[in-house]
Amino acid sequence: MSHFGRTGPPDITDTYSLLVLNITFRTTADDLFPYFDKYGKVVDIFIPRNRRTGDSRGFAFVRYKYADEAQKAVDRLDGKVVDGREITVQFAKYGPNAERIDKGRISESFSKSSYRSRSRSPRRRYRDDYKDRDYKRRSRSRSLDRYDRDSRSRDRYRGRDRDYRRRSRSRSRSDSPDYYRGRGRGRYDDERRGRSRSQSRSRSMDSASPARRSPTPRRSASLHRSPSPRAGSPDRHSGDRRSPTPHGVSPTDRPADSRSQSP
DNA sequence: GTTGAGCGTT
Repeated sequence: MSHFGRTGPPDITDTYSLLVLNITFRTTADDLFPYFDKYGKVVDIFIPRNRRTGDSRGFAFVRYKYADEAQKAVDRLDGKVVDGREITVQFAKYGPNAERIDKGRISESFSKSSYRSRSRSPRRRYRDDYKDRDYKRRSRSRSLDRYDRDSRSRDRYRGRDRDYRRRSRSRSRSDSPDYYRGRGRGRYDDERRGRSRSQSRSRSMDSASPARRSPTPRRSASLHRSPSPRAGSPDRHSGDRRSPTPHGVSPTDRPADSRSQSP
């Protein structure tokens, strides 16, 4: 009972999968079990998590034995506050075997002749995208990158998603890749890092810009001086604030300021 | 210790 997802999928042919989103990163299958078990027979609960860190991704899959129970759970647990977070319960659309799911029910016996193109899955590209995006960006050169972006442009993303994607890209290239780490997305950082390390060499060769490596030492020096005035004297009890600044503080000193405070 | 859009393992 407490070993949900430990031994793999038991029987997914006659089970209805529910996708639980917006759950806390600390919520486990056992924590969700009582919530869903109250509304029906829960066959299995699986929470995808990082293979390396082992942290939950923030969503879980709950499999019910009957559709009516699953439906009830969705209606009752959707929007329910669990562990201090409002969870989102809905029928799963995609199966573990990349099979199509009908109303949460995993139907592996679906024939291609039955339904050919019902509706393209716009959200499925999300996960596949972030991976492909990083991978291609590092392994391929800039030209291909643009081509890729154009190619996928045809799909037309949703408003906020597209913006988020574009912004990150822009910032990461012009500002600093730290944005990614600071933002959080560490769930797949391991994968990203592994790839980048391997492709590190390739990327260098592609760039081929030896004389283009100028981290602007002048600006660096200025920055270091400002926040670290330790070069002066730790014991400035003398009260003489002019002492610790014998040299030019910065190329853009502010005489007006000095004058202002000493009429 | 943090994060927060989304669809899954033996």
